[in-house]
Amino acid sequence: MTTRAAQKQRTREAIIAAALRKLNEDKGLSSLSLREVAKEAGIAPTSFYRHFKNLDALGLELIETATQKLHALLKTAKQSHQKTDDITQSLVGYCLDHFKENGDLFRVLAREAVGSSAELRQAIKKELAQINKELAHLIELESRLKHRNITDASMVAEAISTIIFYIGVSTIDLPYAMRKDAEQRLIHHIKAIYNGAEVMANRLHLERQMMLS
Amino acid sequence: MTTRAAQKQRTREAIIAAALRKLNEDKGLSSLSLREVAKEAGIAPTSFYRHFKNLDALGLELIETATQKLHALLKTAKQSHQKTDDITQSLVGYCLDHFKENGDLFRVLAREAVGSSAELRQAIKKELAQINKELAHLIELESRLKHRNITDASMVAEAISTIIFYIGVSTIDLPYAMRKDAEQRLIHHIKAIYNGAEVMANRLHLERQMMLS
DNA sequence: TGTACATCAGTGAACGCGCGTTCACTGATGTAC
DNA sequence: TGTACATCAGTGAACGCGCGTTCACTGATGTAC
Repeated sequence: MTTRAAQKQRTREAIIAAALRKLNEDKGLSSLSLREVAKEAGIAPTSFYRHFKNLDALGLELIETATQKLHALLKTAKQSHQKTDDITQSLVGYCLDHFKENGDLFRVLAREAVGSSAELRQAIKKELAQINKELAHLIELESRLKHRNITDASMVAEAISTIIFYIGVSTIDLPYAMRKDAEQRLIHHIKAIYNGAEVMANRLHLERQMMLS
Repeated sequence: MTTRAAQKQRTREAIIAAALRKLNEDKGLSSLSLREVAKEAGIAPTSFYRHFKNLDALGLELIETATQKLHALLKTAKQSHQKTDDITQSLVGYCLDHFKENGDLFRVLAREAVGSSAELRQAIKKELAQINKELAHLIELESRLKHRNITDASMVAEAISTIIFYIGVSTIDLPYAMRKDAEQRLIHHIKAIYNGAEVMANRLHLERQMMLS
């Protein structure tokens, strides 16, 4: 037996899956058509309206799903952050695998982050700022744990997340060997950013001491 | 007297300007229509074909113009790289001003870098790789000049250009105060990356020495 | 359990609209003599 | 300089097509008694 609600949910998911498929085979959200999505989902164009007000609403839902995945990713990273020596390496590897696995979703996210809808751009910017805050917190914890002094965790977080996000997304469709190569480069970048922030913090500390003496 | 060639050139430029205007008021390249551009340029839709094979061709031309601006920017940076103590600060400021000034162009570039056309994405990736190479060369020169040892100039270049590009483009529509704030953060990021690469290089050097002894 | 009614996801026809592209054309500019 | 012809940027009509959205509908599922 299928309840009406369950069937509705199934159709809704079919629409979302159809949209993701279409978005990744060639189109951006702004050039996707309602009829295209409906056809791909196997429903009549008019049925779309039983589930979403319009395509923008679907777009917002996709973005929300994508950012929820990012939050989940960070949460997992936070939980496992003491288990390994090299947190950077495991985090980057984990991120890239996650990007690859949810490639359709993250490609949409990256695309619409600079895309044509101001509303979506705004929404994504806000979500990414939140992610940044969480990452900053994680970095702060980590730096205390390792007794390493850095200038400003939120700055380090901004630099790291920008680099992971854009380089990471660009690796989604690369063959395995090239992805692994990009992974190594990302690890280097992140360590450089972190080390750099540490050097600058110590230098600042030194300057303060000199001024005091 | 206006020659036929001159008039043609003028119309061509009107089309490009019209497309840029349209692209920045709301749309992405993939959702822009030939008729829209023609109307904005003040010509008949059919006249468009006298200048471009199709909209994709126009898109490629826009991308080329944008990347040429980037090359010019780097060239200027290279020429002036000895004149000032703090090259990072002047480079970042210069970049952001340039982004702002050619905002329409760079927004298109950033948008299409992750956009829906695989052909455009490919073209942009290739151009940005070239920019990276030039930047790496500049960084190499600079590091020798300052007698600073870094791990790998091309790595540093990748990290720096990624951060400048994406954060920079996102500042285009911000009010002055926030742009200046982003500028300071960018400068910090870049210095961190550079310092980090230096630390890592020295550490590597140290390890090698220890192995030799 | 059976009956009568309500709900509502999904539908197909129809609408007016903007799209890309073709075509034969116009008339100003360019060229050969 | 004048004439006859060639070139070609720009045009308006026309085409078939896919678009978003409306509407009244159907019929299975849900609910009240």
